[in-house]
Amino acid sequence: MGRSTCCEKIGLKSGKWTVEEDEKLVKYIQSNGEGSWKSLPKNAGLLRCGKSCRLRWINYLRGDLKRGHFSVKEDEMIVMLHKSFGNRWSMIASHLPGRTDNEIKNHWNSRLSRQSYRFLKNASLDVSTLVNQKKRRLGRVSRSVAKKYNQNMFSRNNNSPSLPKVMEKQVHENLENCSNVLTTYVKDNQVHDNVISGDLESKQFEFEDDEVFNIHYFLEGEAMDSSGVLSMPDEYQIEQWLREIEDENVGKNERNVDEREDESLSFYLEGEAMDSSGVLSMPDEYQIEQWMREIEDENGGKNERNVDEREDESLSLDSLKTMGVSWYDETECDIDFGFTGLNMCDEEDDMLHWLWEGGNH
DNA sequence: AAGCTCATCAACCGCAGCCGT
DNA sequence: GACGGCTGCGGTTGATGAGCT
Repeated sequence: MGRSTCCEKIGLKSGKWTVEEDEKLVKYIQSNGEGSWKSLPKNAGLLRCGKSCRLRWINYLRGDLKRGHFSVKEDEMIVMLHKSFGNRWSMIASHLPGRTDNEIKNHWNSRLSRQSYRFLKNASLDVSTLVNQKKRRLGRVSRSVAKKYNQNMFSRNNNSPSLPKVMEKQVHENLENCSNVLTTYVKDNQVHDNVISGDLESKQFEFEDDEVFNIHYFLEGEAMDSSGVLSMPDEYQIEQWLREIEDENVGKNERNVDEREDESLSFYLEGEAMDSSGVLSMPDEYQIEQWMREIEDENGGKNERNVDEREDESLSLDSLKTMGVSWYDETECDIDFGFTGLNMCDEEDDMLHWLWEGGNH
């Protein structure tokens, strides 16, 4: 690895483990047990830090590890658990005997997330067909390609420095508007699942599938990770939630209000968008400001940050654009971010077209 | 065959939470 | 309650090998 690690600085080894080191670690833990990681390396005669030893043991040397390919059943389980728990890998790993959080995380990032992404894209664009024409691999846009794309987008932004300011105003107005409407709405309705569903119905809020996804993106606020991978909205949980409401309607649901509220709303809102008093928190408003500042810096040629940082921020802005909630009837609900023409699919299509054109502008 | 791109995996880092003092 | 040490977690990175042009 290129940079010097904290271990190297204090004279400890880092990087790949040798067979000898593995043997020492296994031997020590077999006779002394796990734990006391801080003192373990010294006692075991290893020039490693405790953290490194712990990681090596848990992710590689432990005896009860399965290793090898994930079965279809395991994949299904991971997808399902990820929909419920999000990126809580240790939680997910605890449901999969013999698999580590690190292994599952890698597996998710390299394979499963892009399958989920393709599922989402199917609604509007057959990505596999488009990509197959030129690219040899399907799905996720790689880090390096995303990086190039974003560099390109930034250079385009340099040519139109007035755009961010226009967007800033629009974003703030619409975020504020939306926040007010949702907060009032949730308060007025005591955050009760069947009330919300009934009320949505009475106000003629009719969602099409992709609009449910868009709304979810808005509530989630984190539609894309730093490597440009779209996180999958909680379709399973939405279905679950709808089933619960059906139960309620036919009087079969015996559970108390708190329980139902917790399950349906916290899942639906992804657990993070609402605090304990039932007030919706606005996603990523800080991020918008930050991004606007950076764009300005960039335009003034003052930006010294590295490509990765800019990549993260611009991708995070892309997720913001996704928040352009496309309500079925804007006049009915008064929520319009002003980005109704821009959603995640548009952004991704844009990237794919850019690739298709050879990645140059 | 060479060079490039990408996927995968192991390992590292920073941070938050827990616990003892 | 404040503080410090330890542990565990999630995000990120670099090495490597496979596949493609």
